[in-house]
Amino acid sequence: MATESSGFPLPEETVEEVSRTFKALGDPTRIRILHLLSRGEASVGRIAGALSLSPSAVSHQLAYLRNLRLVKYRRKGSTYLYSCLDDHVLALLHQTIRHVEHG
Amino acid sequence: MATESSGFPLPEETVEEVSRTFKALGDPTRIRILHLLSRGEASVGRIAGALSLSPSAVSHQLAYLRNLRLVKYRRKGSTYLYSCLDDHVLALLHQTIRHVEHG
DNA sequence: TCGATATTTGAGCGCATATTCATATATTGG
DNA sequence: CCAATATATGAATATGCGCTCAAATATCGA
Repeated sequence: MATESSGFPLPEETVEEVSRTFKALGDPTRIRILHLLSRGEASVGRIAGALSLSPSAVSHQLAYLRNLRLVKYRRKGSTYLYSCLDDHVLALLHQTIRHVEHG
Repeated sequence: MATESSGFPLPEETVEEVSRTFKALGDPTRIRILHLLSRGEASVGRIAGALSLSPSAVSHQLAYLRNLRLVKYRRKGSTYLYSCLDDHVLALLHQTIRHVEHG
């Protein structure tokens, strides 16, 4: 059994927010992107290269993650350097990766 | 920064499994069902009543969760009593609920 | 055995969403 | 200023998914 949390029923707003968080982590591409960014900032092109994805696909997913405040970026010349912004989500990800790998 | 986990690149199989786990938690209905079941076993009809859902919708979601071994059931007469099976996923859920509620 | 209740199961519909493609915007070097 | 590079953005497409509805299965009580 896990630790105690909220009462019943769960507030609508809470459910929606929790759902948004897990949904963000529920896509293979976003998992790979976040995992890569957890090692340090990287440009869109670099991410695309490392993960064999089109720059456009990566950019779309980064926009998605940006809307949820899970990543941020800073400009460096003509490139955008992205990095992780949410430690809790990163913790969820790493925790689950470890659990899956040798759980 | 969060705790250290797997190297790069993440194995395909790992990514898929992690993705499946989070996807299961990425739906409001499944969140409500799991949250309810974390308080103890319950029948399909009882879940449906508590969450204002059709028994069929609940049953479909339970089948989904069953396939991922996140819940199990036992028969009690003509009803099926479902309960949680995966403590890690339950921990992820409660952890995130707490974080969202007063993070 | 028959009817009522509880649940499962499968098909179908409508909607969300991930990717691609084309185009727009911005920055740098020449 | 122009061409080249890097990224963003929007439309279109294709796939996935949650719900409903109808029908099947199973259990229990009369």
